[in-house]
Amino acid sequence: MRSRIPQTPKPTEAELGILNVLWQHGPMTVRELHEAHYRDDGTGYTTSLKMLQIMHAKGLVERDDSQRAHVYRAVISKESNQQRFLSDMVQRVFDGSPSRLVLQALGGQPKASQQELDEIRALLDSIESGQQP
Amino acid sequence: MRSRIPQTPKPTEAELGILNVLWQHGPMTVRELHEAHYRDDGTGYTTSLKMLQIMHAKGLVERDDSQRAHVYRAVISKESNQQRFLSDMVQRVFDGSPSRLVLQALGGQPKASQQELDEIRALLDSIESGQQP
DNA sequence: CAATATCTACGATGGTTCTCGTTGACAGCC
DNA sequence: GGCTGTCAACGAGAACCATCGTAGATATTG
Repeated sequence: MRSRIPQTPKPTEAELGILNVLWQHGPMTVRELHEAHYRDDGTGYTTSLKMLQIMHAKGLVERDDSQRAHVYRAVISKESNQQRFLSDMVQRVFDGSPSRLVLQALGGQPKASQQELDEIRALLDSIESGQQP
Repeated sequence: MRSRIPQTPKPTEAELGILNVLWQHGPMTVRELHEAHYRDDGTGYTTSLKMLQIMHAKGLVERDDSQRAHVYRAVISKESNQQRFLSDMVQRVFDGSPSRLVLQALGGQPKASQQELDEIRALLDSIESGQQP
């Protein structure tokens, strides 16, 4: 009867930028995130704060408010987010066919390196031999 | 000296839905598109029209207005649009690494069929042997 | 020709996203 | 104990997206 696990919403463009920093650095205060991410483009501190508050309201980040400067951390993992974006795009852009996405990605301009090709081949092997859970 | 070819903008969600219909059916009038795409969800005819007008202003579609009912067609190909979305996502979600996207896509839940795996393997071969232009 | 239907054009509206300014709370320091 | 600076909270507003209502032009039909 596992019907409706209310997934976290799909992050918007700006939210994704913030999540990327959180995933790389781990939990951060607003100040830290602002310095790391928004420093150069002239965006104000309160924008960083507001974004994190919005993301908190959406359930995209959790926060520890035991200190004066609250500490935020990403709720979802980078990998699960990648999966989320992938399946969305497969539906909307690739007619629901994951293999078409893969083929198109491999055929694209930034040609893959030999090592990457080997990695992909190895994964194909493990899928084919049923090792993939 | 080919510096700035002012690319067509990235289609929005609704625009993408329309493009998918245009790619499948070929050039259509507003009425035809509306019947094919918006029929069921109760969206009004003028919404279809307005969307196509917006897309025309953006350069996403061309139109033949020699008849009273203008005929619209997609400017970009489905494949180039897929490439566009892929490279955007690689940048924003996969740290600029296409192979990470491929690996994540292959490891995802909707497991690929044997035929698809073979297809992918064949493409890997052709890339490796330098046959890919 | 007159009535009706269909089309394009255009403006208005509501929702979401992103940005910022202002306010009040709270800490550290002299 | 009163400044000074940093913080969270909140609301406002600009930009974009999607939707629709209305108006005016044009074709069709009786």
